[in-house]
Parts: sequence; C-alpha cells; structure tokens
Amino acid sequence: MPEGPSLVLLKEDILQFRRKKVMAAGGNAAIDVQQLEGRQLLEIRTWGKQLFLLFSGKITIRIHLLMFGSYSINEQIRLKRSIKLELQFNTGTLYFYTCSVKEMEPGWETTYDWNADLLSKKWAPRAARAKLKKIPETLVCDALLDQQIFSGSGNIVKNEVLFRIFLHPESTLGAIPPQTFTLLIREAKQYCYDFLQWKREGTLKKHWQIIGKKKCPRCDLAVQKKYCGKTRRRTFFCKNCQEKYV
DNA sequence: TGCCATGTTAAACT
DNA sequence: GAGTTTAACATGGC
Repeated sequence: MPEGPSLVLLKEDILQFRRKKVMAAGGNAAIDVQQLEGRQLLEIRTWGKQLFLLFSGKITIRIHLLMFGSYSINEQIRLKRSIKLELQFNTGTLYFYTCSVKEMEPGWETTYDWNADLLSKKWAPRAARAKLKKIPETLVCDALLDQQIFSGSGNIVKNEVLFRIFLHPESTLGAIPPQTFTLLIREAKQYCYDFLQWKREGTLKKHWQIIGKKKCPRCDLAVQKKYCGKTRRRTFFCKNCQEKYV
C-alpha cells in the first residue's frame, strides 16, 4: 500500500465521506475513538505517506499505514478485533487495519512542511534542493527516503528513480554533478506521478525496471542487491549503468 | 513453509 | 544528553 501515490488513491477513495457525519466509531486504536461520533469529517488531506482526517470540533486524526497497513470500505476484510479504526457514516463504513492512528495536537499543521510533499501542488523543488545542499555527506539512497525532503518517496521510488537517472545509490550528494542533481529532484516527482498512474491501472509492478530484477534492462549485466546507506533498505542497482560519485 | 518486505517509532544501547 | 542501533509492530506474497 504505502508510498505517497498510494495515499493519493486512498484519499480519492474515501473522499465520498467528506462532509459526512460519523454515526458510530470503533476499533482498537489507542486513541479515544468515541469522541469522533457525531462529528463531521470536514476534510481529508495527505502529506506524503500520511493521511489526515479533519473532523468538526478541531479534532484531527493521523493515519499512517506503515509497512502492512490497509483499509476497506463497506466490507470488513479482517476480524472485528483487528480493526484499528472503524468509521460508520450513513452512506457506508470505512475500516483501517494495522496502521498507526494518532490524534494530532492543536497547531499540528505548522509542524509539517507542506511543500515537501512530492505529490502536492505545493511541492517546491527549490526547497528540496536547498535541503539537500545542506547535507553533502549524505548518500543519495538515504536522501530519497528522507520524508522531510522527499515526503511520500519510499523504497520503490528510491530504487526506480536512481536507475532512471543512472545514479549509483551510494553516491554522496555533494559529489553529484549539477545536471544529475537537477534530474534527481525532477525525476523524484515525475516517478511519483508515473507510480500513481500505474497504480491506478494496476500495472505498477510491470513497470519496475530495477527492483527485484536479475539483469539490468539496459546492459543486461547482473543487478546488484545491497542494503545501502544508514537506512539499510533493500537497494537494487546496476554497477555498469549507474554512475557512482563520491 | 519460512522468509522477507512499498515504514516508522521508541526503547536500548554507546 | 547526544547520537546510533535494535526491537517492535503485524500481514501477505512468493
């Protein structure tokens, strides 16, 4: 489920409940779910991989699907006891499973950098560039997972973007040539939108070029698999095609 | 069948 | 107290 583009689809999916009143709320989330009853769902917002449900009475719930989270509408796909959050509206019921559910403190909006979201209209490539310039020692594979810089980017985006621009995951930011640096920022966004479209079509996996591949689609040599950087996430790359700058 | 993975947080270390 | 490492969470696909 959970990279940024999937959250955009989730939002679209549940937009049908906007302005609807919560008739009943349940689930085993570690928050007071009862207080949501009778409240109107005023707004649905995303920031990267996070989903915000803004209710009347200034109550905001944040949902993060983490690695295995899921949701369903009208139909329970898991046992009652494993429902993390259940919101019943007159027009249907929304269920969330295995996710993090958090109630936000007043003023939470100011703690988010809304132009860091790759899938937002507010996405600001220049701001991303400035943040990256401040951490020249950081490896690009780690930078692409940094939600404060590339909010919504995940391990799929990371791997595929790096292959697209033929950049080695263990390149240090400070050593990357200007042209490639610009490409990095441009393609991070572009890949998110391609991801979104492919996910919509159900063809995302089909479009993977490097993740899980044995051979490089460009040169046919063996693909490397390594747990790179401080984040130590699964990284696939071609030593031949992806230039390493250190 | 067991391993591993589109992720993050907080506890447990140094 | 800082920075870093590890564990926990928990489900589905291969």
